[in-house]
Amino acid sequence: MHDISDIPGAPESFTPRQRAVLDRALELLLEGGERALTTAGLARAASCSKESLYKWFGDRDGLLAAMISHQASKVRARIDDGSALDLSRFRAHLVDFATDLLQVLAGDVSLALNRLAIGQASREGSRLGQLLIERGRRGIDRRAGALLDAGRRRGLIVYGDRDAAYHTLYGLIVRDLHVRMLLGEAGARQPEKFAALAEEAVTQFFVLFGVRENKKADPD
Amino acid sequence: MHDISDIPGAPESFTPRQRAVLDRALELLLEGGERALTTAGLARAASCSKESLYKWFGDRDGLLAAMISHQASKVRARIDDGSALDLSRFRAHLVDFATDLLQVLAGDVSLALNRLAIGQASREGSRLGQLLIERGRRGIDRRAGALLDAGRRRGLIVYGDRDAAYHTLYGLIVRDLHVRMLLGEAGARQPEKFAALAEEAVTQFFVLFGVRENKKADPD
DNA sequence: AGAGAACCGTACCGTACGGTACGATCATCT
DNA sequence: AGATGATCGTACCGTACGGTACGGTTCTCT
Repeated sequence: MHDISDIPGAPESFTPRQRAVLDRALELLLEGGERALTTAGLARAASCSKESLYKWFGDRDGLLAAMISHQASKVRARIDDGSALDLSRFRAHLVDFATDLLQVLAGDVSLALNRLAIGQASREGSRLGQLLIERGRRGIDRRAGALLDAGRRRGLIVYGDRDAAYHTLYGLIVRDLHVRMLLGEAGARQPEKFAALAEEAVTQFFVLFGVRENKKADPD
Repeated sequence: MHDISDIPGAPESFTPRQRAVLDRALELLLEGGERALTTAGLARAASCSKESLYKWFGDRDGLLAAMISHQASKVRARIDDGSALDLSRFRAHLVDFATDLLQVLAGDVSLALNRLAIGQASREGSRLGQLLIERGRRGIDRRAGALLDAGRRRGLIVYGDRDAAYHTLYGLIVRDLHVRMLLGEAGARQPEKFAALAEEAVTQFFVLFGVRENKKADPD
């Protein structure tokens, strides 16, 4: 398995000046997509020289990777290590997680960076996708994993493979919304419906993995 | 609701020569991504003139739209309107659908076109995403819808909202695999695992929507 | 056979991008 | 104060793309 340290450009931290430039780069990306993010345009918008950009980030790909690392470093995925965990609290935590997940995926920055990485994925040797998964998703995955483990320890849910259970939960929550949002379908981006979607997904998740009346494996 | 006829460039059918050119364009897209699909490159690869390309498709965006329409016209989504439908047959049909869905989404052409449309989605006024959904997904959606309706009529499953049930099935099948494949994660593209994934998804779907021992809504 | 349309190959144009070079400016260190 | 290094603004270069124009060729229709 790859670790974060495997990815070039990931470990170094950026100076405040560089972070400001990266923030401006994100704004340009949000405004006009990848085509709007040119070195000359960024230099002008961020009031820095192109020479500095190439000195700091190497080349354009390095800049894109730095943008992903920078954005990921801003999002702190808290771990709900709920101590006193009863069923209703556990369920509420799951619904919170589901709502947060949908809101994150629907966020402007997330969509822009995912579009960027996906657009680059066709080029051979582009590690932006890998980088995005490592730096962006790992935190969310860990939070969910810790949550599921806690629920299982309390006997509130039961599963054999934690990752499989998590992926099922993810599918129940996100469905095909992420891809539709990435494709720009307006109907898929309706944050006011996320709460209801989260509720339903968690309800279904409990039907599949919850411990209630019939906890034994169904024969036949 | 938009219909296919709403989309400019969709209704016209292409001449054999144009179809051959579009096929060549798809090959170029598969080989090197969007950057490799230039008008000059396509003209050279397809042995046609750039002037003809602009005459046939208007501009580059028209060419991309034509590629999507052309590819969609090649994929014929059959409808499993199974007549004698018992539970095991219905389940087999669902597993077939799930396997087909995963294989389609993992296909080279599908991934390339989705990456193309997603990469263009940031630009304002790009209808490629809409076009891809209309022309590519509608067929699959209809096939699944007909299948679910048939199962419900036979009393094999029960649901209130067919679209909701379908989206749940979709989420159970695809999970986050589609986005991971779009991002280029090698681990997500393992067709040898699709059969098992399809089986598990359908099993879970029946737990949620199947009619067995307790078919009444769970109180509390 | 002859006219007309469609099409091919090539050349051309303007633009815009990635990347580099250089002088000027500013901050810091001794 | 003087030197050193980082950075800015600008200019520059080579390339490559989207789109257009044009002469020559092939096909079709009458």
